[in-house]
Amino acid sequence: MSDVSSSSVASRSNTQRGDHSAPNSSGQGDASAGAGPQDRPRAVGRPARPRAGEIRDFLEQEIVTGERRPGERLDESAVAARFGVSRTPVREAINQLVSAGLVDQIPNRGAFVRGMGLAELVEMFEVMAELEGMAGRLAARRIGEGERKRLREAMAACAEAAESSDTDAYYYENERFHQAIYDSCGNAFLAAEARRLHIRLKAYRRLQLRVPQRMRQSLAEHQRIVAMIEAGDGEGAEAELKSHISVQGERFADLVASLKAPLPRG
Amino acid sequence: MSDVSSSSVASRSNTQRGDHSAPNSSGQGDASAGAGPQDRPRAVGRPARPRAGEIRDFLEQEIVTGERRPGERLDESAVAARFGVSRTPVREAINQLVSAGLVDQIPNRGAFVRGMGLAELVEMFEVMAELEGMAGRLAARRIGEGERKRLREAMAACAEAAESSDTDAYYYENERFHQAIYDSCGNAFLAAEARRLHIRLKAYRRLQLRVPQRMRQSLAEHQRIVAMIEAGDGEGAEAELKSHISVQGERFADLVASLKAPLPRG
DNA sequence: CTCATGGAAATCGTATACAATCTCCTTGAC
DNA sequence: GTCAAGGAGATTGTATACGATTTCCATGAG
Repeated sequence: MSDVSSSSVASRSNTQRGDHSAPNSSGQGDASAGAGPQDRPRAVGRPARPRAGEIRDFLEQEIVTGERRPGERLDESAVAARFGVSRTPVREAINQLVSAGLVDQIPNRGAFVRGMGLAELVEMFEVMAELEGMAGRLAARRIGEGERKRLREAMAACAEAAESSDTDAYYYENERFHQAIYDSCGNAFLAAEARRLHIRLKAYRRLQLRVPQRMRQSLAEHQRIVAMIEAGDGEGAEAELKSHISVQGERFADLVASLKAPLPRG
Repeated sequence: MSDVSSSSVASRSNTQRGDHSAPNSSGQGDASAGAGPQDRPRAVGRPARPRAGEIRDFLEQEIVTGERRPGERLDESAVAARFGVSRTPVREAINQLVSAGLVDQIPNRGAFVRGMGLAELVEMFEVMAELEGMAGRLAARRIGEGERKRLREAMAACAEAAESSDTDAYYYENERFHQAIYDSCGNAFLAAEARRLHIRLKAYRRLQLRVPQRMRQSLAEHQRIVAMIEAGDGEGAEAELKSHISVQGERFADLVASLKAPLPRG
Protein backbone atom coordinates (compact mmCIF):
# COMPACT_ATOMS: atom_id res chain seq x y z
CA MET A 1 0.00 0.00 0.00
CA SER A 2 2.47 2.56 1.09
CA ASP A 3 4.58 1.31 -1.75
CA VAL A 4 3.18 4.13 -3.74
CA SER A 5 4.80 6.70 -1.56
CA SER A 6 8.01 5.33 -0.24
CA SER A 7 9.41 3.08 -2.88
CA SER A 8 8.12 5.24 -5.64
CA VAL A 9 11.60 5.94 -6.77
CA ALA A 10 13.03 3.05 -8.72
CA SER A 11 9.92 1.01 -8.62
CA ARG A 12 9.87 -0.02 -12.22
CA SER A 13 12.56 -1.26 -14.53
CA ASN A 14 14.87 -2.03 -11.69
CA THR A 15 15.27 -5.64 -12.54
CA GLN A 16 16.77 -4.74 -15.85
CA ARG A 17 20.37 -4.58 -14.89
CA GLY A 18 22.96 -3.47 -17.30
CA ASP A 19 21.73 -1.96 -20.54
CA HIS A 20 21.80 1.66 -19.63
CA SER A 21 24.10 3.16 -22.15
CA ALA A 22 22.30 6.22 -23.44
CA PRO A 23 18.88 7.75 -22.87
CA ASN A 24 17.38 7.63 -26.31
CA SER A 25 18.25 9.97 -29.09
CA SER A 26 21.97 10.50 -28.78
CA GLY A 27 23.44 7.08 -29.22
CA GLN A 28 26.94 8.49 -28.89
CA GLY A 29 28.74 8.10 -25.61
CA ASP A 30 28.88 11.85 -25.34
CA ALA A 31 28.64 12.26 -21.64
CA SER A 32 27.51 15.37 -19.91
CA ALA A 33 26.81 18.60 -21.71
CA GLY A 34 25.70 16.98 -24.94
CA ALA A 35 23.05 19.21 -26.45
CA GLY A 36 23.44 17.49 -29.76
CA PRO A 37 21.14 18.53 -32.56
CA GLN A 38 17.73 17.02 -32.01
CA ASP A 39 16.62 15.40 -35.24
CA ARG A 40 13.10 14.83 -34.02
CA PRO A 41 11.56 18.19 -33.14
CA ARG A 42 10.57 17.35 -29.59
CA ALA A 43 7.19 15.70 -29.57
CA VAL A 44 4.84 18.06 -27.80
CA GLY A 45 1.84 16.97 -25.82
CA ARG A 46 1.26 14.15 -23.46
CA PRO A 47 3.41 11.12 -24.18
CA ALA A 48 2.07 7.61 -23.77
CA ARG A 49 4.35 6.88 -20.87
CA PRO A 50 5.40 9.79 -18.65
CA ARG A 51 8.99 10.71 -19.29
CA ALA A 52 9.62 12.05 -15.80
CA GLY A 53 9.62 8.64 -14.15
CA GLU A 54 11.87 7.28 -16.84
CA ILE A 55 14.36 10.09 -16.31
CA ARG A 56 14.22 9.63 -12.56
CA ASP A 57 15.00 5.94 -12.83
CA PHE A 58 17.83 6.60 -15.20
CA LEU A 59 19.44 9.26 -13.04
CA GLU A 60 18.99 7.07 -10.01
CA GLN A 61 20.78 4.25 -11.75
CA GLU A 62 23.63 6.55 -12.65
CA ILE A 63 23.93 7.78 -9.09
CA VAL A 64 23.59 4.41 -7.43
CA THR A 65 26.09 2.75 -9.71
CA GLY A 66 28.56 5.51 -9.06
CA GLU A 67 28.57 6.66 -12.65
CA ARG A 68 27.68 10.08 -11.36
CA ARG A 69 30.21 11.04 -8.77
CA PRO A 70 29.23 12.47 -5.39
CA GLY A 71 29.25 16.23 -5.51
CA GLU A 72 28.60 16.28 -9.22
CA ARG A 73 26.07 18.83 -10.28
CA LEU A 74 22.88 17.81 -12.02
CA ASP A 75 22.30 20.53 -14.55
CA GLU A 76 18.65 20.70 -15.49
CA SER A 77 19.29 22.01 -18.96
CA ALA A 78 22.05 19.52 -19.66
CA VAL A 79 19.98 16.56 -18.56
CA ALA A 80 17.03 17.87 -20.52
CA ALA A 81 19.12 18.15 -23.66
CA ARG A 82 20.56 14.72 -23.09
CA PHE A 83 17.13 13.16 -22.94
CA GLY A 84 15.67 15.34 -25.63
CA VAL A 85 13.02 16.79 -23.36
CA SER A 86 12.35 20.12 -21.75
CA ARG A 87 13.35 21.14 -18.27
CA THR A 88 9.93 20.39 -16.84
CA PRO A 89 10.09 16.60 -16.54
CA VAL A 90 13.73 16.85 -15.51
CA ARG A 91 12.80 19.14 -12.66
CA GLU A 92 10.19 16.68 -11.55
CA ALA A 93 12.66 13.82 -11.67
CA ILE A 94 15.24 15.73 -9.68
CA ASN A 95 12.68 16.69 -7.07
CA GLN A 96 11.86 13.06 -6.58
CA LEU A 97 15.51 12.21 -6.18
CA VAL A 98 15.77 14.91 -3.55
CA SER A 99 12.85 13.38 -1.70
CA ALA A 100 14.54 10.02 -1.93
CA GLY A 101 17.67 11.46 -0.36
CA LEU A 102 19.95 10.75 -3.28
CA VAL A 103 20.37 14.36 -4.26
CA ASP A 104 20.89 17.55 -2.31
CA GLN A 105 19.45 20.81 -3.48
CA ILE A 106 21.16 24.06 -2.61
CA PRO A 107 18.69 26.91 -3.01
CA ASN A 108 20.25 28.95 -5.76
CA ARG A 109 23.16 26.79 -6.74
CA GLY A 110 21.63 23.68 -8.20
CA ALA A 111 21.18 19.99 -7.44
CA PHE A 112 24.17 17.87 -6.47
CA VAL A 113 24.70 14.16 -6.17
CA ARG A 114 24.73 13.37 -2.51
CA GLY A 115 28.02 11.91 -1.47
CA MET A 116 27.65 10.00 1.72
CA GLY A 117 30.62 10.15 4.00
CA LEU A 118 31.81 7.16 5.94
CA ALA A 119 30.28 8.48 9.15
CA GLU A 120 26.86 8.80 7.63
CA LEU A 121 27.11 5.40 5.99
CA VAL A 122 27.82 3.81 9.32
CA GLU A 123 24.85 5.63 10.76
CA MET A 124 22.62 4.40 7.98
CA PHE A 125 23.78 0.83 8.39
CA GLU A 126 23.07 1.14 12.08
CA VAL A 127 19.48 2.10 11.35
CA MET A 128 19.19 -0.49 8.62
CA ALA A 129 20.27 -3.17 11.07
CA GLU A 130 17.58 -2.11 13.48
CA LEU A 131 14.84 -2.07 10.87
CA GLU A 132 15.84 -5.39 9.41
CA GLY A 133 16.06 -6.90 12.86
CA MET A 134 12.59 -5.64 13.62
CA ALA A 135 11.27 -7.03 10.36
CA GLY A 136 12.79 -10.40 11.13
CA ARG A 137 11.39 -10.45 14.65
CA LEU A 138 7.90 -9.67 13.39
CA ALA A 139 8.22 -12.07 10.48
CA ALA A 140 9.03 -14.91 12.84
CA ARG A 141 5.65 -14.43 14.44
CA ARG A 142 3.55 -13.34 11.50
CA ILE A 143 4.86 -15.01 8.38
CA GLY A 144 2.28 -16.82 6.32
CA GLU A 145 2.48 -19.85 4.09
CA GLY A 146 2.98 -18.01 0.82
CA GLU A 147 5.71 -15.81 2.18
CA ARG A 148 7.41 -18.73 3.82
CA LYS A 149 7.62 -20.42 0.47
CA ARG A 150 8.96 -17.29 -1.15
CA LEU A 151 11.58 -16.94 1.54
CA ARG A 152 12.74 -20.51 1.07
CA GLU A 153 12.94 -20.04 -2.67
CA ALA A 154 14.92 -16.84 -2.29
CA MET A 155 17.42 -18.56 -0.05
CA ALA A 156 17.73 -21.49 -2.39
CA ALA A 157 18.50 -19.08 -5.18
CA CYS A 158 21.13 -17.43 -3.00
CA ALA A 159 22.70 -20.79 -2.31
CA GLU A 160 22.80 -21.62 -5.98
CA ALA A 161 24.46 -18.34 -6.83
CA ALA A 162 26.98 -18.79 -4.05
CA GLU A 163 27.89 -22.29 -5.23
CA SER A 164 28.62 -21.06 -8.71
CA SER A 165 30.48 -18.10 -7.20
CA ASP A 166 28.37 -15.78 -9.30
CA THR A 167 28.71 -12.49 -7.48
CA ASP A 168 26.24 -10.62 -9.64
CA ALA A 169 23.62 -13.29 -9.31
CA TYR A 170 24.14 -13.45 -5.57
CA TYR A 171 23.74 -9.72 -5.33
CA TYR A 172 20.44 -9.96 -7.12
CA GLU A 173 19.13 -12.93 -5.18
CA ASN A 174 20.25 -11.36 -1.94
CA GLU A 175 17.99 -8.45 -2.77
CA ARG A 176 15.07 -10.79 -3.22
CA PHE A 177 15.85 -12.53 0.03
CA HIS A 178 15.70 -9.36 2.04
CA GLN A 179 12.63 -8.13 0.22
CA ALA A 180 10.96 -11.38 1.13
CA ILE A 181 11.65 -10.74 4.80
CA TYR A 182 10.28 -7.23 4.54
CA ASP A 183 7.12 -8.53 2.99
CA SER A 184 6.74 -11.17 5.64
CA CYS A 185 6.79 -8.89 8.64
CA GLY A 186 3.10 -8.05 8.46
CA ASN A 187 3.81 -4.35 8.64
CA ALA A 188 3.54 -2.74 5.24
CA PHE A 189 4.84 0.55 6.50
CA LEU A 190 7.95 -1.02 7.94
CA ALA A 191 8.45 -2.91 4.72
CA ALA A 192 8.28 0.30 2.73
CA GLU A 193 10.70 2.09 5.02
CA ALA A 194 13.15 -0.77 4.87
CA ARG A 195 12.94 -0.83 1.12
CA ARG A 196 13.62 2.87 0.96
CA LEU A 197 16.76 2.58 3.02
CA HIS A 198 17.78 -0.51 1.12
CA ILE A 199 17.70 1.41 -2.14
CA ARG A 200 19.69 4.21 -0.65
CA LEU A 201 22.41 1.82 0.45
CA LYS A 202 22.35 -0.19 -2.72
CA ALA A 203 25.48 1.29 -4.24
CA TYR A 204 27.54 0.54 -1.17
CA ARG A 205 26.06 -2.85 -0.54
CA ARG A 206 27.38 -4.02 -3.85
CA LEU A 207 30.93 -3.22 -2.84
CA GLN A 208 30.70 -5.52 0.13
CA LEU A 209 30.64 -8.62 -1.96
CA ARG A 210 34.14 -7.83 -3.10
CA VAL A 211 35.38 -8.71 0.33
CA PRO A 212 36.85 -12.21 0.16
CA GLN A 213 34.62 -14.97 1.47
CA ARG A 214 31.88 -12.50 2.18
CA MET A 215 29.43 -14.27 -0.08
CA ARG A 216 29.86 -17.62 1.62
CA GLN A 217 29.58 -16.11 5.06
CA SER A 218 26.54 -14.13 4.05
CA LEU A 219 24.85 -17.28 2.88
CA ALA A 220 25.50 -19.00 6.19
CA GLU A 221 23.95 -16.08 7.99
CA HIS A 222 20.94 -16.26 5.73
CA GLN A 223 20.47 -19.87 6.63
CA ARG A 224 20.55 -19.11 10.34
CA ILE A 225 18.07 -16.28 9.82
CA VAL A 226 15.64 -18.50 7.99
CA ALA A 227 16.01 -21.17 10.62
CA MET A 228 15.10 -18.70 13.33
CA ILE A 229 12.10 -17.40 11.43
CA GLU A 230 10.89 -20.90 10.65
CA ALA A 231 11.23 -21.78 14.31
CA GLY A 232 9.19 -18.75 15.24
CA ASP A 233 12.03 -17.38 17.33
CA GLY A 234 11.54 -13.65 16.94
CA GLU A 235 14.36 -12.54 19.22
CA GLY A 236 16.74 -14.95 17.58
CA ALA A 237 15.87 -13.79 14.10
CA GLU A 238 16.27 -10.21 15.19
CA ALA A 239 19.71 -10.85 16.64
CA GLU A 240 20.86 -12.73 13.57
CA LEU A 241 19.65 -10.07 11.20
CA LYS A 242 21.12 -7.28 13.25
CA SER A 243 24.53 -8.84 13.23
CA HIS A 244 24.13 -9.74 9.58
CA ILE A 245 23.68 -6.11 8.66
CA SER A 246 26.09 -4.77 11.23
CA VAL A 247 28.80 -7.00 9.88
CA GLN A 248 28.09 -5.55 6.50
CA GLY A 249 28.58 -2.12 7.94
CA GLU A 250 31.84 -3.03 9.59
CA ARG A 251 33.09 -4.88 6.57
CA PHE A 252 32.25 -1.92 4.49
CA ALA A 253 34.21 0.34 6.77
CA ASP A 254 37.13 -2.03 6.50
CA LEU A 255 36.90 -2.04 2.77
CA VAL A 256 36.76 1.69 2.50
CA ALA A 257 39.59 2.14 4.92
CA SER A 258 41.78 -0.34 3.09
CA LEU A 259 41.06 1.17 -0.26
CA LYS A 260 41.86 4.63 1.03
CA ALA A 261 38.83 5.85 -0.83
CA PRO A 262 37.37 8.35 1.58
CA LEU A 263 34.23 8.95 -0.51
CA PRO A 264 34.28 12.71 -0.11
CA ARG A 265 31.21 14.11 1.49
CA GLY A 266 30.44 17.35 -0.30
CA MET B 1 22.53 16.91 7.62
CA SER B 2 20.03 14.60 6.12
CA ASP B 3 17.37 17.00 7.22
CA VAL B 4 17.55 18.42 3.79
CA SER B 5 16.44 15.22 2.23
CA SER B 6 14.27 13.45 4.67
CA SER B 7 12.28 16.10 6.42
CA SER B 8 12.11 18.26 3.39
CA VAL B 9 8.39 18.26 3.48
CA ALA B 10 7.07 20.45 6.24
CA SER B 11 10.46 21.61 7.31
CA ARG B 12 9.77 25.29 7.54
CA SER B 13 7.00 27.23 9.13
CA ASN B 14 5.79 24.25 11.00
CA THR B 15 6.15 25.82 14.38
CA GLN B 16 3.63 28.45 13.44
CA ARG B 17 0.56 26.73 14.62
CA GLY B 18 -2.87 28.08 14.02
CA ASP B 19 -3.26 30.97 11.63
CA HIS B 20 -4.18 29.11 8.52
CA SER B 21 -7.45 30.55 7.47
CA ALA B 22 -7.13 31.30 3.78
CA PRO B 23 -4.27 31.14 1.27
CA ASN B 24 -4.01 34.75 0.22
CA SER B 25 -6.31 36.47 -2.18
CA SER B 26 -9.72 34.97 -1.63
CA GLY B 27 -10.53 35.74 1.95
CA GLN B 28 -13.94 34.18 1.57
CA GLY B 29 -14.52 30.76 2.99
CA ASP B 30 -15.42 29.56 -0.47
CA ALA B 31 -13.98 26.12 -0.34
CA SER B 32 -13.13 24.13 -3.36
CA ALA B 33 -13.74 25.36 -6.88
CA GLY B 34 -13.19 29.02 -6.16
CA ALA B 35 -11.74 30.53 -9.32
CA GLY B 36 -12.74 33.99 -8.21
CA PRO B 37 -11.62 36.90 -10.32
CA GLN B 38 -7.98 37.57 -9.68
CA ASP B 39 -7.55 41.27 -9.04
CA ARG B 40 -3.81 41.10 -9.25
CA PRO B 41 -2.85 39.78 -12.68
CA ARG B 42 -0.71 36.88 -11.49
CA ALA B 43 2.80 38.11 -10.96
CA VAL B 44 4.97 36.33 -13.47
CA GLY B 45 8.61 35.50 -12.93
CA ARG B 46 10.48 34.22 -9.99
CA PRO B 47 8.95 35.20 -6.67
CA ALA B 48 11.06 36.10 -3.69
CA ARG B 49 9.99 33.04 -1.77
CA PRO B 50 9.02 29.96 -3.77
CA ARG B 51 5.29 29.49 -3.70
CA ALA B 52 5.48 25.72 -4.09
CA GLY B 53 6.76 25.15 -0.58
CA GLU B 54 4.17 27.46 0.83
CA ILE B 55 1.40 25.60 -0.96
CA ARG B 56 2.81 22.27 0.17
CA ASP B 57 2.83 23.35 3.79
CA PHE B 58 -0.68 24.69 3.55
CA LEU B 59 -2.08 21.55 1.96
CA GLU B 60 -0.19 19.47 4.48
CA GLN B 61 -1.79 21.41 7.31
CA GLU B 62 -5.21 20.91 5.80
CA ILE B 63 -4.64 17.20 5.44
CA VAL B 64 -3.05 16.65 8.82
CA THR B 65 -5.69 18.62 10.65
CA GLY B 66 -8.40 16.66 8.89
CA GLU B 67 -9.79 19.68 7.12
CA ARG B 68 -9.32 17.76 3.91
CA ARG B 69 -11.08 14.49 4.28
CA PRO B 70 -9.41 11.22 3.35
CA GLY B 71 -10.31 10.22 -0.16
CA GLU B 72 -10.89 13.81 -1.18
CA ARG B 73 -9.48 14.72 -4.53
CA LEU B 74 -6.87 17.42 -4.84
CA ASP B 75 -7.78 19.17 -8.04
CA GLU B 76 -4.76 20.91 -9.49
CA SER B 77 -6.73 23.64 -11.18
CA ALA B 78 -8.91 24.27 -8.16
CA VAL B 79 -5.96 24.53 -5.80
CA ALA B 80 -4.17 26.75 -8.27
CA ALA B 81 -7.13 29.08 -8.52
CA ARG B 82 -7.50 29.12 -4.76
CA PHE B 83 -3.91 30.23 -4.31
CA GLY B 84 -3.92 32.51 -7.28
CA VAL B 85 -1.09 30.67 -9.01
CA SER B 86 -0.73 28.44 -12.01
CA ARG B 87 -0.83 24.67 -11.99
CA THR B 88 2.94 24.37 -12.03
CA PRO B 89 3.76 25.08 -8.37
CA VAL B 90 0.67 23.17 -7.33
CA ARG B 91 1.87 20.12 -9.19
CA GLU B 92 5.22 20.40 -7.46
CA ALA B 93 3.58 20.71 -4.07
CA ILE B 94 1.37 17.70 -4.68
CA ASN B 95 4.32 15.64 -5.83
CA GLN B 96 6.09 16.40 -2.59
CA LEU B 97 3.04 15.38 -0.62
CA VAL B 98 3.01 12.12 -2.54
CA SER B 99 6.64 11.56 -1.62
CA ALA B 100 5.81 12.31 1.98
CA GLY B 101 3.10 9.70 1.89
CA LEU B 102 0.21 12.03 2.64
CA VAL B 103 -1.30 11.81 -0.81
CA ASP B 104 -1.90 8.98 -3.23
CA GLN B 105 -1.69 9.49 -6.94
CA ILE B 106 -3.70 7.35 -9.30
CA PRO B 107 -2.22 7.50 -12.78
CA ASN B 108 -4.95 9.14 -14.79
CA ARG B 109 -7.45 9.95 -12.13
CA GLY B 110 -5.78 12.53 -9.95
CA ALA B 111 -4.33 12.96 -6.47
CA PHE B 112 -6.29 11.93 -3.42
CA VAL B 113 -5.85 12.63 0.26
CA ARG B 114 -4.48 9.53 1.81
CA GLY B 115 -6.63 8.40 4.64
CA MET B 116 -4.54 6.48 7.08
CA GLY B 117 -6.60 3.66 8.37
CA LEU B 118 -6.32 2.39 11.87
CA ALA B 119 -4.26 -0.53 10.68
CA GLU B 120 -1.65 1.65 9.07
CA LEU B 121 -1.52 3.96 12.06
CA VAL B 122 -0.78 1.04 14.31
CA GLU B 123 1.96 -0.01 11.90
CA MET B 124 3.49 3.42 11.98
CA PHE B 125 3.41 3.57 15.75
CA GLU B 126 5.05 0.18 15.81
CA VAL B 127 7.94 1.50 13.76
CA MET B 128 8.04 4.71 15.74
CA ALA B 129 8.39 2.72 18.93
CA GLU B 130 11.32 0.84 17.50
CA LEU B 131 13.11 3.94 16.30
CA GLU B 132 12.56 5.80 19.54
CA GLY B 133 13.70 2.82 21.52
CA MET B 134 16.83 2.65 19.43
CA ALA B 135 17.46 6.35 19.91
CA GLY B 136 17.09 5.97 23.65
CA ARG B 137 19.40 2.99 23.79
CA LEU B 138 22.09 4.83 21.87
CA ALA B 139 21.53 8.02 23.83
CA ALA B 140 22.13 6.20 27.10
CA ARG B 141 25.61 5.39 25.91
CA ARG B 142 26.46 8.42 23.86
CA ILE B 143 24.76 11.42 25.40
CA GLY B 144 27.01 14.35 26.11
CA GLU B 145 26.90 17.04 28.71
CA GLY B 146 25.10 19.64 26.66
CA GLU B 147 22.41 17.26 25.53
CA ARG B 148 21.99 15.92 29.02
CA LYS B 149 21.25 19.40 30.20
CA ARG B 150 18.79 19.96 27.39
CA LEU B 151 17.03 16.72 28.18
CA ARG B 152 16.67 17.65 31.83
CA GLU B 153 15.31 21.05 30.92
CA ALA B 154 12.82 19.57 28.50
CA MET B 155 11.55 17.20 31.15
CA ALA B 156 11.30 19.98 33.69
CA ALA B 157 9.20 21.93 31.23
CA CYS B 158 7.00 18.90 30.73
CA ALA B 159 6.53 18.57 34.44
CA GLU B 160 5.59 22.20 34.76
CA ALA B 161 3.03 21.93 31.98
CA ALA B 162 1.59 18.80 33.52
CA GLU B 163 1.25 20.45 36.93
CA SER B 164 -0.71 23.32 35.47
CA SER B 165 -2.72 20.83 33.41
CA ASP B 166 -1.91 22.82 30.31
CA THR B 167 -2.49 20.31 27.55
CA ASP B 168 -1.25 22.54 24.77
CA ALA B 169 1.93 23.41 26.60
CA TYR B 170 2.51 19.77 27.41
CA TYR B 171 2.06 18.84 23.80
CA TYR B 172 4.70 21.35 22.83
CA GLU B 173 7.18 20.47 25.54
CA ASN B 174 6.67 16.80 24.86
CA GLU B 175 7.85 17.49 21.31
CA ARG B 176 10.97 19.11 22.66
CA PHE B 177 11.60 16.21 24.99
CA HIS B 178 11.55 13.67 22.22
CA GLN B 179 13.58 15.86 19.91
CA ALA B 180 16.18 16.07 22.65
CA ILE B 181 16.42 12.30 22.75
CA TYR B 182 16.77 12.12 18.99
CA ASP B 183 19.58 14.62 19.09
CA SER B 184 21.33 12.76 21.87
CA CYS B 185 21.60 9.43 20.11
CA GLY B 186 24.75 10.30 18.24
CA ASN B 187 23.24 9.19 14.96
CA ALA B 188 22.11 12.12 12.87
CA PHE B 189 20.48 9.90 10.30
CA LEU B 190 18.39 8.14 12.90
CA ALA B 191 17.46 11.48 14.37
CA ALA B 192 16.28 12.71 10.98
CA GLU B 193 14.26 9.58 10.31
CA ALA B 194 12.64 9.74 13.71
CA ARG B 195 11.77 13.37 13.17
CA ARG B 196 10.21 12.54 9.84
CA LEU B 197 7.96 9.90 11.31
CA HIS B 198 7.20 12.14 14.25
CA ILE B 199 5.87 14.81 11.90
CA ARG B 200 3.78 12.34 10.04
CA LEU B 201 2.15 11.17 13.24
CA LYS B 202 1.77 14.63 14.67
CA ALA B 203 -1.92 14.98 13.93
CA TYR B 204 -2.76 11.75 15.67
CA ARG B 205 -0.40 12.26 18.55
CA ARG B 206 -2.27 15.34 19.58
CA LEU B 207 -5.47 13.41 20.00
CA GLN B 208 -3.88 11.16 22.54
CA LEU B 209 -3.64 13.81 25.16
CA ARG B 210 -7.40 13.95 25.27
CA VAL B 211 -7.40 10.60 26.96
CA PRO B 212 -7.95 11.17 30.66
CA GLN B 213 -4.87 11.00 32.83
CA ARG B 214 -2.69 10.42 29.83
CA MET B 215 -0.63 13.51 30.48
CA ARG B 216 0.24 12.53 34.01
CA GLN B 217 1.11 9.00 33.03
CA SER B 218 3.18 10.24 30.12
CA LEU B 219 5.18 12.40 32.46
CA ALA B 220 5.90 9.49 34.75
CA GLU B 221 7.16 7.53 31.78
CA HIS B 222 9.36 10.42 30.78
CA GLN B 223 10.91 10.43 34.21
CA ARG B 224 11.72 6.75 34.03
CA ILE B 225 13.19 7.22 30.57
CA VAL B 226 15.46 9.99 31.72
CA ALA B 227 16.51 7.97 34.74
CA MET B 228 17.54 5.09 32.52
CA ILE B 229 19.46 7.32 30.17
CA GLU B 230 21.20 9.08 33.03
CA ALA B 231 22.14 5.72 34.48
CA GLY B 232 23.60 4.69 31.14
CA ASP B 233 21.21 1.75 30.93
CA GLY B 234 20.65 1.46 27.19
CA GLU B 235 18.43 -1.60 27.27
CA GLY B 236 16.34 -0.10 30.00
CA ALA B 237 15.88 3.16 28.17
CA GLU B 238 14.96 1.26 25.04
CA ALA B 239 12.34 -0.77 26.84
CA GLU B 240 10.84 2.26 28.53
CA LEU B 241 10.65 4.22 25.32
CA LYS B 242 9.18 1.33 23.38
CA SER B 243 6.40 0.87 25.84
CA HIS B 244 5.95 4.61 26.06
CA ILE B 245 5.23 4.82 22.34
CA SER B 246 3.39 1.55 22.14
CA VAL B 247 1.04 2.67 24.85
CA GLN B 248 0.36 5.70 22.77
CA GLY B 249 -0.54 3.49 19.87
CA GLU B 250 -2.88 1.34 21.90
CA ARG B 251 -4.40 4.33 23.60
CA PHE B 252 -4.92 5.88 20.25
CA ALA B 253 -6.71 2.83 19.02
CA ASP B 254 -8.92 2.98 22.08
CA LEU B 255 -9.66 6.61 21.45
CA VAL B 256 -10.54 6.08 17.84
CA ALA B 257 -12.67 3.11 18.63
CA SER B 258 -14.54 4.96 21.34
CA LEU B 259 -15.13 7.94 19.13
CA LYS B 260 -16.53 5.75 16.39
CA ALA B 261 -14.41 7.61 13.90
CA PRO B 262 -13.16 4.81 11.69
CA LEU B 263 -10.90 7.05 9.60
CA PRO B 264 -11.69 5.29 6.32
CA ARG B 265 -8.69 4.08 4.44
CA GLY B 266 -9.15 4.85 0.79
C1' DC C 1 47.42 43.87 -1.96
C1' DT C 2 42.78 43.62 0.10
C1' DC C 3 38.30 44.79 0.08
C1' DA C 4 34.08 46.81 -1.63
C1' DT C 5 30.99 47.72 -5.58
C1' DG C 6 29.15 47.29 -9.96
C1' DG C 7 27.22 44.71 -13.77
C1' DA C 8 26.56 40.62 -16.61
C1' DA C 9 25.47 35.95 -17.04
C1' DA C 10 23.60 31.97 -15.28
C1' DT C 11 19.74 29.89 -12.97
C1' DC C 12 15.49 29.23 -10.87
C1' DG C 13 10.55 29.32 -10.24
C1' DT C 14 6.34 30.16 -12.42
C1' DA C 15 2.87 31.37 -16.26
C1' DT C 16 0.87 29.97 -20.32
C1' DA C 17 -0.05 26.94 -24.33
C1' DC C 18 -0.97 22.57 -26.28
C1' DA C 19 -1.61 17.87 -27.56
C1' DA C 20 -2.39 13.17 -26.21
C1' DT C 21 -4.74 10.21 -23.35
C1' DC C 22 -8.32 8.75 -20.41
C1' DT C 23 -13.00 8.84 -18.45
C1' DC C 24 -17.63 9.13 -18.69
C1' DC C 25 -21.86 9.69 -20.84
C1' DT C 26 -24.75 9.35 -24.58
C1' DT C 27 -26.58 7.02 -28.44
C1' DG C 28 -27.48 3.22 -31.16
C1' DA C 29 -28.08 -1.71 -32.35
C1' DC C 30 -29.29 -6.38 -31.17
C1' DG D 1 -33.58 -4.21 -21.66
C1' DT D 2 -28.62 -4.96 -22.04
C1' DC D 3 -24.47 -4.19 -24.05
C1' DA D 4 -21.19 -2.17 -27.21
C1' DA D 5 -19.40 1.70 -29.78
C1' DG D 6 -18.70 6.40 -30.37
C1' DG D 7 -17.66 11.15 -29.13
C1' DA D 8 -17.36 15.08 -26.00
C1' DG D 9 -15.33 16.72 -21.94
C1' DA D 10 -12.02 16.60 -18.48
C1' DT D 11 -7.33 15.90 -17.06
C1' DT D 12 -2.71 15.11 -17.51
C1' DG D 13 2.13 15.68 -18.86
C1' DT D 14 5.27 18.46 -21.34
C1' DA D 15 7.02 22.53 -24.21
C1' DT D 16 8.06 27.16 -24.27
C1' DA D 17 8.45 31.91 -22.48
C1' DC D 18 9.77 35.16 -19.06
C1' DG D 19 10.98 37.82 -15.06
C1' DA D 20 13.12 38.01 -10.71
C1' DT D 21 16.84 36.72 -8.01
C1' DT D 22 21.34 35.25 -7.13
C1' DT D 23 26.02 34.36 -8.04
C1' DC D 24 30.24 35.21 -10.09
C1' DC D 25 33.71 38.01 -11.97
C1' DA D 26 35.81 42.12 -13.07
C1' DT D 27 36.98 46.67 -12.04
C1' DG D 28 37.88 50.23 -9.03
C1' DA D 29 39.24 52.59 -4.64
C1' DG D 30 41.61 52.63 -0.29
